[in-house]
Amino acid sequence: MAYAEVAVDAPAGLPTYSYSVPVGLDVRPGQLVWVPFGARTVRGLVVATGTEALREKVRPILSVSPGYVLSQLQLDLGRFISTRYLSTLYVALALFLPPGIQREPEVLYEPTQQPESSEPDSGLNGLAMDLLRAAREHGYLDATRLRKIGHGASMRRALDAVVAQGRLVRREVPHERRVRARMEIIVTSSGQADETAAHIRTLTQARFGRQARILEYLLEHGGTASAAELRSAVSATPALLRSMRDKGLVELNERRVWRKGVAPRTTGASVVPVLTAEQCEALAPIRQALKKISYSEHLLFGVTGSGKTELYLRATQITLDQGRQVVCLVPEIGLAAQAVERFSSRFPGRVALLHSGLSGGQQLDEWERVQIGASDIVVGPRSALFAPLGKPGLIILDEEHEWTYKQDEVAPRYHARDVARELARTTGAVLLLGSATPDIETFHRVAAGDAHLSELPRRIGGGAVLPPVDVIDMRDELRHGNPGLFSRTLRLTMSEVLTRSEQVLLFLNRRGTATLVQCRRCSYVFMCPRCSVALAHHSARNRLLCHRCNYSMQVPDRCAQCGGQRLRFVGVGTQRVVDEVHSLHPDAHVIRWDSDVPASTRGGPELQDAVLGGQADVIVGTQMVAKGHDFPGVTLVGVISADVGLSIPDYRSGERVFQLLCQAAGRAGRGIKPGRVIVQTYEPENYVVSTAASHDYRAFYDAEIRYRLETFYPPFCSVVRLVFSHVNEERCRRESERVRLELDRRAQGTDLRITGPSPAFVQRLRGRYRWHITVRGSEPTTALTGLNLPRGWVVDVDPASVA
DNA sequence: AGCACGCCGACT
DNA sequence: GTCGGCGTGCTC
Repeated sequence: MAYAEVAVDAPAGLPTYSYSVPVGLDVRPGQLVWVPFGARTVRGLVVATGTEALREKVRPILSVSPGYVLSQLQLDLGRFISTRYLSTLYVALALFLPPGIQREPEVLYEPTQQPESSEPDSGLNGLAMDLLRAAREHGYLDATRLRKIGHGASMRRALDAVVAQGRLVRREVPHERRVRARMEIIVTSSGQADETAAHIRTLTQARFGRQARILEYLLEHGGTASAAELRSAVSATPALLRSMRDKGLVELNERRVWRKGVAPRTTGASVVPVLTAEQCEALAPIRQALKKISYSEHLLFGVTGSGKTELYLRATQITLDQGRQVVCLVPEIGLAAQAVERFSSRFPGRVALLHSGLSGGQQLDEWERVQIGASDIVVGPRSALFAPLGKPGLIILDEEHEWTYKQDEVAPRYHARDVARELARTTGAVLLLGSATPDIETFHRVAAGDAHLSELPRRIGGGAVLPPVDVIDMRDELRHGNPGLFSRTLRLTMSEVLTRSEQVLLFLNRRGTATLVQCRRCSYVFMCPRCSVALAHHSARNRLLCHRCNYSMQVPDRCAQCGGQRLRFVGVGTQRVVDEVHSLHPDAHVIRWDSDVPASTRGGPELQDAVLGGQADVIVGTQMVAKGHDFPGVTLVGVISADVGLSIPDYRSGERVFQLLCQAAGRAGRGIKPGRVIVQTYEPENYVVSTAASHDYRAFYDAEIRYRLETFYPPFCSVVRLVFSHVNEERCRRESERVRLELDRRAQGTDLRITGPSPAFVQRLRGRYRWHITVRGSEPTTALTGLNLPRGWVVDVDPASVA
C-alpha cells in the first residue's frame, strides 16, 4: 500500500497529513491533489511518498491534478518559506503553482431518491421548491444554475433548508482550471502538390467549388494554413474542413498559440552602448561571480541615471550565454513595463512578463513560455520569483530597498529579497541588488562581507550633478510670522518657476497623518516617557496615546519642555496643499497625484498628458510621485514637511524618510533644465534630513546603524510582529495580554525582547480593533514555532513596519 | 475554513 | 428543563 504526506490547504494545523494512495493512481512528490479534509474537499500538495503511513488515521487521495509537478528545489524552497515566515506549508508551496489553478472544488447539489407522490407537506418556501424542481430536472445544481435561480441571503437559507431536510445533498467535486491554453487548428493538404492539383480539378468538376478553393489556397501558401486564416480568406467553416479530412483531402492538427504577448516578441535588437570606465569597474566582480557559477550577492549602489540598467543587461547577457535564466524583479507592476521594454529591446523575444494584472490566459501563456524555455528572462513584481525556472543564473532586484518586496497582506508574508537569496544560494546563482538608497540591512551585509559592493557614483552623460537642496527651518518661518504651509523661499521660488511656465512638484509625506502634538515655540513633540515615541492624538477619546506601550495622557494645554501655550496638532493632507496653491496662484493648473486618485486615472493618459505635456503647472502628491515616474518638465521640487514621517513609532521611519527625500529630490531637473529642491522641516539638525539634503548616503548609514545597534533593532536582531484583531476591544486587549504571558514563558533563557501588547498604529481596521506584540531576538522565529495561536492572530516575520 | 462539542444566559 | 449564543479544538 502506498501512502503520501500531503500539505493541505487548511488555515492551520499540521504541516502535512497522511493519505493513502488508491490503486491505479500514480502519486509522486510535487503533485497537486484533491483530498478529503474534515467535511470538505481541499487542495493538497504531495511532499513525500512511501510504503508506510506515518500516522494511524488515513483517508484516500481523491484525485491527482494534471499539468504541473513541483520540483524538489521548489519543495525545498517552499519549506524554507513556511518555516522562516511561519506560514502553513501549503500556502508557501502554492506560490509555485501555475496561474489559474482552481483553489476550491466545485460544489454540486444533487437530489436524493424520494418518490414525488409521497411528498409530505415540507413547509418549504417557493424558492426552495424551485431549487428542488430544478435539481430533479437537471440531475444536479451547479454554481451557474444556482445563480440563475437566485442569490443572496434568501437563496442561502432556502438551500440550507432543502439540504437540512435531506432532499438535496451537497457534494464537492474536483475542479481543475479556469484558464486553458489557446489552440488553433492547422490545415495541411494531404499528399504532394501534383496530387492536390488533381484533387482541385476533380472537385471543381464535381461542383465542390469551395473545397477546391481551399485546396488552391493551401497550394499557394506552401500546403499549410490555420483554420482561422482559411475562414477569412476562403470562408472555410470547421464543418467543411472536417468533411475534407474525412475524405482524406486535408489533415487537421492542433497547435498551441500564444496569446498576444505582453512583452514584444519581435523588436530588433538595440545598439549596445559602450560602458563607461566606472561601469566597467562595477561590472567586473559581477561578471567574475557569474563565471564561477556559484552563489554570491552583489549590491549595485548608484543614483538614478547612473547606468545601473545597462549593467543589468550586461549581466543578463553573460547569464544567457551560459544557458541559464534571468529574473528581474521590480517593486511594482507599474514599473514592469519599462523594464520589459529595456530587456526586450536588447533580447528580443526572450522576455516573459508575469504579474496579476494580466488576464488569466496571458498569465498562463507567459508562465508556460518560461516553463518550456521559450522565454529565459522573467520580469515582474515579487511573485515573478516563483516562475518555473529550471536553471536560474541571475536574480536581479531593482530598487531593492522598496518594501513592496515584502508581502504583508496575505500569507505567506515573505520578503522577495530573502527568498531570492535562498533560491540563489541553492542554485548557485548570483543575486544582484540595485539601489540609490540601499536598505540599511543590505548595506550592512556589505560591511559584514556577506555581499559585494559595486558603485556607480555619478549620473551618466555630462556628469550632471544632483540638484542643489535648500533646507528651510520652518521654526524660523514661524518666528517671522509665517504660520503657513509654505516657507517664504518656497513661495517665492514657486512664483518664479510658474512665471517661466515650468512645473512644480510639491511633495507631501503623508505617512504622518496621525495627529501628534507639537509646540509652536520650541518644536517639542509630545513623546511617550517609556518608549521615546511620539504620542498620537486620538480625537475619539481626546487623549494622547503611545502606540507601542499603550501609555496614555490627557491632552496638554502647554508645552512640557518650554511651557509655551501655543500647541499645534500636526497632520496635513494633500487637499490642503492644493487649496493653498490655489489661493496663491488662482490661474495655475494644479493636479493631485496620490492614492486617493484612482489608479486607473493616475496611470491613464489624461493625467499623464497633463503632466508630461506641460498643461499641469503644479503637481501635488505623496510617496507615489517620488517613485519611478519621470517628470522631465519639473524644475522645482518642494518637500512640504520633511520630518513628518520621522515621528512614526517605527524603527525604520528614519530610513523611510531618507529614501523618500532622496527620491523626491531626484525628481528635480531630470529634463534639460537644471532643477532645484526645497526641503521644509522643523528639525533641520536631524541627521535624516541633513544627510538627505547633502545626498550623503554613507553619512546617513553611519548614523542609522549606530542607532540600530543602540536600540537593538535589525540588522542586529530579527523582528516578529504579532497582531490580534477582534471586533471587541476588551477581548482584543485580554487575548493579547494572555499571549504576552505565554511569550514571556518561551523567552526564558533566550535573548528575546518583547514589547506590548499595545494598540496598533492603525488601531481599527475594517471594523476590528487591533493590538500587537513585537518580539525581537537573534532567532525569534524558533521560539515562536509551534505556538498555537487562536483565530484572529497574524504573525509577520520581518515586518515592513512595527507601528 | 467548516464543523462538532461544550459551556452559559433567555425562554417554554 | 431546553434552545441557541459563540468560544474552542480538530481535520490525516
